[in-house]
Amino acid sequence: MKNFKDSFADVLFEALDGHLDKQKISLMIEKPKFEHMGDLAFPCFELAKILRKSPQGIAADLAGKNGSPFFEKIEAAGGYVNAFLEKGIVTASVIRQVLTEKEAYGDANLGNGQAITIDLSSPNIAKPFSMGHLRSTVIGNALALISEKCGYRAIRINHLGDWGTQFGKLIVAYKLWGNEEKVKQQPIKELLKLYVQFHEEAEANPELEDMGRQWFKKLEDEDGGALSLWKWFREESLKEFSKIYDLLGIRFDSTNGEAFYNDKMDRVVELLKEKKLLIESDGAQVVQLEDLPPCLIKKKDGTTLYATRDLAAAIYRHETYGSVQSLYVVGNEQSLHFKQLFSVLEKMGFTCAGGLVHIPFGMMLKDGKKMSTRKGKVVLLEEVLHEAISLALEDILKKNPDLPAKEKVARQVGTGAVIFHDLKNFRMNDIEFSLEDMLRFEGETGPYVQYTHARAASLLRKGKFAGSSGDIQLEDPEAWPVVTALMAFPEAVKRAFAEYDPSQIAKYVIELSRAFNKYYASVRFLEESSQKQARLSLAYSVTIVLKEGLRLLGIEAPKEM
RNA sequence: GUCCCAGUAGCUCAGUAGGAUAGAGCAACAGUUUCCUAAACUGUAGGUCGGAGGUUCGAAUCCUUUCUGGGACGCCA
Repeated sequence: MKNFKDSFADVLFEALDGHLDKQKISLMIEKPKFEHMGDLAFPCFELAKILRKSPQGIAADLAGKNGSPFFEKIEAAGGYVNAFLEKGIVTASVIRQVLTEKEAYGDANLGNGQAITIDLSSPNIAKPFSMGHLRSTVIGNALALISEKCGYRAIRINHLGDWGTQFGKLIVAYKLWGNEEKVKQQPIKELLKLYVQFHEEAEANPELEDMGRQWFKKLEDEDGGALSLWKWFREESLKEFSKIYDLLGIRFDSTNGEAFYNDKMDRVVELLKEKKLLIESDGAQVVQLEDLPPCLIKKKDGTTLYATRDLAAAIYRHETYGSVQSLYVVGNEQSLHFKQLFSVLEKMGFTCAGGLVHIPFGMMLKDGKKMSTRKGKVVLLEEVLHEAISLALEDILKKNPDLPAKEKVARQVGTGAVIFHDLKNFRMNDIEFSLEDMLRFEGETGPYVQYTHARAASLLRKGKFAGSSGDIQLEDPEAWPVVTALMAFPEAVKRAFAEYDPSQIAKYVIELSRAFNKYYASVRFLEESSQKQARLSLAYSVTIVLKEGLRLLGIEAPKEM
């Protein structure tokens, strides 16, 4: 759409005789609300003041000045100038471009190969992988893929929650009530049970909390017994997590969790002292901040906190990867923490502080409330995924029993539904957990887009589409919305990156699917006609862009389903 | 108490560098398959854009205020 928009801006610029610069004109051009109003529109209300003429009059004047071959007509309507693209030329040009560039269509070289680190997923070990972590995982993965599409080198970091007082508490619970055999059989389940029990008992016996803190102190001091238990918990947890990452098709460049920074925090503390930022407050070490509550660096027992480890991690990442941006895909409820963290880094004179971005997202709620691990109120992601996959398999057996590789496709469709459900809406919205919604395969869903892709792919197979050769002359009026949708892809990619918003891509693929399905219902692709090859070229373009769009969301596009 | 986020159709949400008649999906109702995958398509019905002020030629979109829901606020992460 971009180059045609520029052409329209050129036409208007000429006609306006320097009253507005081209950039401003380009910014003002919008997409009309209805198809009968054309493809591009320019509102003249603002000009009315400058030119001291009625908007209607200005529009009428401008409409007469069409000198571009890309426009069929340019007409005045109310205070608007509406431009209609020359459908034949534009259609051929768009299809040609998609078929030439293939999956590179929509690439934007904004990053020049520079690195962006992305902190995503980051589940806590010894706890189940909950629906809440799903959000960070799929949003972060999509942002990584979108960054790469925009020319950056994405570094996916799974900043495991494997350190902190909670593990002292867990060790206490294990020593008091744990059973080695049981933990070996069902590690996460047993450890969670112990963790929940700890918090229940601690309500009556607050001294348990102190014991927990003491054991964490031992961990930080690398006490052998504490450390070996911790290692065991960590290993078992990672095994569980990797099942989920395999299902989702996600890989990380680093799984260095918080513990990794245990020996890198002294340096940070020294640096803070050097800069005279560290002060004592009620026995703890803190950094005072303007307009924000102080940031706690060390507790009175000398152990570190989340913030301390994040400071060390931010510096380490910048030094190790030379990243120009550092994204933290972490829930909205931690906004204050990141404001404090970035503020402390800035005070330290950390050079990359400007490139640090917290990417918050809304919570997964249960009965309108936050899910709490401490109370054992969690929904397990693995169970949801398996549910989705078996439901997809059921559908396949019903609708396409001859399909080869049923299990594989069921996995693609089931996980596609779950991922898409998470990504299709603006990230900041809280989501009330609903298995029913998550497992829906109709309407604005992942499977709907996958289905559209499979349908188009099937046409290419059955129509023996051999690739496009010669001129593309597509005359079906119903094809036009598909063509304009194809044109809009590069803009959707850029916007998704600029706003760190994968839902832009999700909305885009829905839009393209809808346009194609309407076209599909109105035309017989496989009927022999002069239009057949042109129609199949369009179907091919649609498969390319849908597949690429889904890929950016971390969703696969099977050829059949 | 302070701060952050969100309030748009019965439900879930688009639309928010102000622009033409506020759009989808689900649910409801009525249709479409001798024919390319009906996981689709077509139609009907459904709205004081939480409320009140203000800025503007023009506000769901910007400003102020208020209500509702969620969350965060020193030794958890």
